[in-house]
Amino acid sequence: MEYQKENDKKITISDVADALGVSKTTVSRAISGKGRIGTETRERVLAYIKEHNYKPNALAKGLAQLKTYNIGVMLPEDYTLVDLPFFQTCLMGIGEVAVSMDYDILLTMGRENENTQLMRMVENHKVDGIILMRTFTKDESIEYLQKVGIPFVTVGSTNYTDVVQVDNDHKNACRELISILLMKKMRRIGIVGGIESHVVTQSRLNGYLEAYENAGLAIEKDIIFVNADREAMIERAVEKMLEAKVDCIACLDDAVCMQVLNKLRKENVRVPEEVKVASFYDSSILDSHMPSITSLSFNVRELGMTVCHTLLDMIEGKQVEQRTLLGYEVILKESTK
Amino acid sequence: MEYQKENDKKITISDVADALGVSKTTVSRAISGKGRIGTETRERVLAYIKEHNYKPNALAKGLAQLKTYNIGVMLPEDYTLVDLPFFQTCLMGIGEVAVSMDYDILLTMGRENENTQLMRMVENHKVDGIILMRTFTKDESIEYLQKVGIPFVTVGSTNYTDVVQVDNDHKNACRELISILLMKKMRRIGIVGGIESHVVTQSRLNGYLEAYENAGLAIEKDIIFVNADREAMIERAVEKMLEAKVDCIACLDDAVCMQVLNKLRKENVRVPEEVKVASFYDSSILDSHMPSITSLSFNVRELGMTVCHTLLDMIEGKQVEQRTLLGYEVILKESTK
DNA sequence: CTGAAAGCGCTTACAG
DNA sequence: CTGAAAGCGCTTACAG
Repeated sequence: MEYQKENDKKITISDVADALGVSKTTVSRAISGKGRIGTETRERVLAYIKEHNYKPNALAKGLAQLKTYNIGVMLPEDYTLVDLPFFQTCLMGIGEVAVSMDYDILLTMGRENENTQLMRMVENHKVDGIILMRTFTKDESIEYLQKVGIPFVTVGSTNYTDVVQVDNDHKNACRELISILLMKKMRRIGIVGGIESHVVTQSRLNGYLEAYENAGLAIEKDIIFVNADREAMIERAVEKMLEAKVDCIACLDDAVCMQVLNKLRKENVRVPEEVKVASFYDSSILDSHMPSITSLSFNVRELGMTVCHTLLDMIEGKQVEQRTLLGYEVILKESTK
Repeated sequence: MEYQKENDKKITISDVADALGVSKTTVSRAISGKGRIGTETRERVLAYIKEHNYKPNALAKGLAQLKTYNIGVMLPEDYTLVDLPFFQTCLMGIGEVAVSMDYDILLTMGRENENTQLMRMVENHKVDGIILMRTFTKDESIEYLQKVGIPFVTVGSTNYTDVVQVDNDHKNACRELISILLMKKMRRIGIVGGIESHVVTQSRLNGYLEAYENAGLAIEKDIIFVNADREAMIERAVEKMLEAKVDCIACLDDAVCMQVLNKLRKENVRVPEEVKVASFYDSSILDSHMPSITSLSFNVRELGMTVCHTLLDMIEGKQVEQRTLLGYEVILKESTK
């Protein structure tokens, strides 16, 4: 099959100017709203372009202003099923505000510290700024972007200095959840999951520690199992916590939580009668679980929107907060009753 | 925090030309490989731009050629957890070939038949072509794109005429799987799942029917349960199939299969001892199931790559197949032993 | 309030 | 084989 291009020659700013007997300058000003222009003239132009459905060529506009009106989004390629919905939802938030400001999203993918595509996008001048959907303790994307000096924002926290970042307030969320559990007379709350080198794990642990400190209770190190990410390790951790007779098992994320719940079922330990369970993150994979699981809830779409707003502000030279922390909700359900 | 732009003035084609004492034309020709140019001259230019890391401004290049070097990808916004990995993997395939041809992906999202974003992207001249990741029986995106006459390709089949499409060969895949099961002496194979109005459902059913026809066996309509997409409906279907004592339950996709397996477990029906199970689609959600599930396997990354190749060929005015069907694998596992 | 002209960084007939 | 010049479709000082 041969592709046939339709023959409606694209209408340009010159066409509009000619048709109206004004200059291109005037048309341009009517559209952009910049520069002085008579009200009547502007309205004539606006009416005409609306009627004839004229749309400026973004490329030409970009070239004249040395801007692309694109923002690059760097998406992880080595995803796991669990955090895919997070990225998708966040992306929707980003897209929503991008479009509202007449920007588009240029998508690029890459594995951990593999940023050839990112470099290509930047070097070809295809974007005005970048959003990193994920960061690492040692992060070559961040280092590269800092070096070339292009505006960028990270989703999630990072320890690199001078990086603009937007994150959920994991520390305070965890502190509050644990505090509530402590108030409900649970005294011995075990912790399992998370990679120690992830910034978010540190935040969550800090929240846990603070809650104990505020309550004037001592920490028991032997019921804290960080770096348990494989199934076997999680099962071992659960066994030890059961031996130690913890009141509650708090899971660093919901993938871990799922495995904890499976293990408990295997062992015929009833939730919440024999042990309570809570998760520091909620997602659809826990949605339909019986009993329902107490967890922290974050507005991921809002996170995406905030990230994008921040980036666009930077691109337009406005001042932005170096670090923005978003809210959270503690959702109490059956599993801690 | 105030953003500081680094002061390394971008190097342009004029800078290169001046530095080498040649014309911009020559530099352009050295890079593009178009037009006559002396070997020695070309190599001098190439060496210089490599050393100074010069990269042409894609915007300017695009404007001069009236091209954007972007392709638009329309991603569903109303996703389900199950098909998210499909889109992600397909996107990776698309991205891989796009980058290799120096194109970028402009991402746009939309719900069923909501294509304001798509229109915006096209009207702003931000893309050279479009990939639709999903199609509908009545598809306004397709109708719009046909009207404006921009090159586009759909992932999956459609009944619209003159639409370039790439799909997995669902019909023959299903035919082969069912034929194999029939050869294994299963005679009564029940069917459950799928939305009748989806093109893919029709293809799968046709494969099933053909297999029976080839085997010279009669179809039993009362063990075919299409349009069972809610949990309750699937459970009812399973109950009826068990009553009818089918040899095997074939699931139209793996989300349905998951629910069928749950139901069977609830009813204490053992797989494969009491009833066999197979799925017409594989994905990670079935991966860890015990027993392992017989299913059809498709190379989704290859699908994405093919789609993108096809679109780029169209953009460059080459002839392309109107319909491309990709291969499949039948993966026999425990559940049909 | 409006316009002529230069410019953004490339490509590409055309001429030599 | 190489280059001067026009052009892609916009924006924006500058002048009036």
